[in-house]
Amino acid sequence: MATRTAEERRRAEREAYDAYLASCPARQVLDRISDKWVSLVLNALGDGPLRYSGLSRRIAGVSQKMLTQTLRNLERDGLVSRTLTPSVPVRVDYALTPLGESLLPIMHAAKTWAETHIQEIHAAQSTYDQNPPRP
Amino acid sequence: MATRTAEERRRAEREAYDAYLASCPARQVLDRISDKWVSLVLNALGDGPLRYSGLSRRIAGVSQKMLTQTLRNLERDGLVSRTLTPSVPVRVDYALTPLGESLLPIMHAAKTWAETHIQEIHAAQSTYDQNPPRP
DNA sequence: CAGCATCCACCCTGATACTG
DNA sequence: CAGTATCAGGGTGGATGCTG
Repeated sequence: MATRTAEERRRAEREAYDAYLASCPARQVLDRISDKWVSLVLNALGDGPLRYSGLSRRIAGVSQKMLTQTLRNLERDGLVSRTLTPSVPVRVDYALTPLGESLLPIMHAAKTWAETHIQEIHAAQSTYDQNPPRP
Repeated sequence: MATRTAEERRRAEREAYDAYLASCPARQVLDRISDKWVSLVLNALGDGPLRYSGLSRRIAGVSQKMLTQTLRNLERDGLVSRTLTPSVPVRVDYALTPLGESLLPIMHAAKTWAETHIQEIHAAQSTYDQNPPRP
């Protein structure tokens, strides 16, 4: 039995960690806002409500599938509201909820840090690349 | 020729957007810190320098491949320093650079927001799931 | 101790076609 | 207009085996 101990302990560690990670609020939120389209949609809606087609135009590079998927998730998370107007043709408006708006400052802080320090990062990368630690 | 216009305009839009996204500092930084292991490594090093084995133990669930890869990227970005002591056996210490430390407040802000609002998100999810908009 | 190289399974993404 | 359904490809991460 002892032969499996090491292997199983590893598994146990992994599982425990996975559980820890899965339940970590910071991770959950980071995973969400780091999504390529999520950040773009939140930013777009930060300027005010938009219709589906409006978002599609505003973000341009997004496929319908991804836009819809992103909006569904954001709606599910309570960050975005979806308002359907049963006219002909139908009209759907998306807007940030208060919860969604409360996330904007974080995104903005990240943006600010990025703009402040991105040059240092690029410089570090250049140095690193020109002086490869492993020849 | 006109038949290809729409399709090509789409491509152009996508490419332009890809370029925009790729050059967007906020995106670059978000992509990095949102990495599963990056955030854990930065957090671990936030308490002080650690050796490779120390990190491995501290983070537990990480594979060597991912830990090494993560550390290389962080080193390349100038967020983490790598100090090799040529003893027998070799010893390698990792620590946050000033640049790396300047990132901690952002992570902390995200963490704080997460802890403050995660319940609202969970609540919204429950509501959404129990009342499926699309039957 | 601190890695590197390889292979593989999975998920995410995007393209495409169709609908109320 | 605002989606849904389906399928194929690529990138990501993990397990494994080997080195200075």
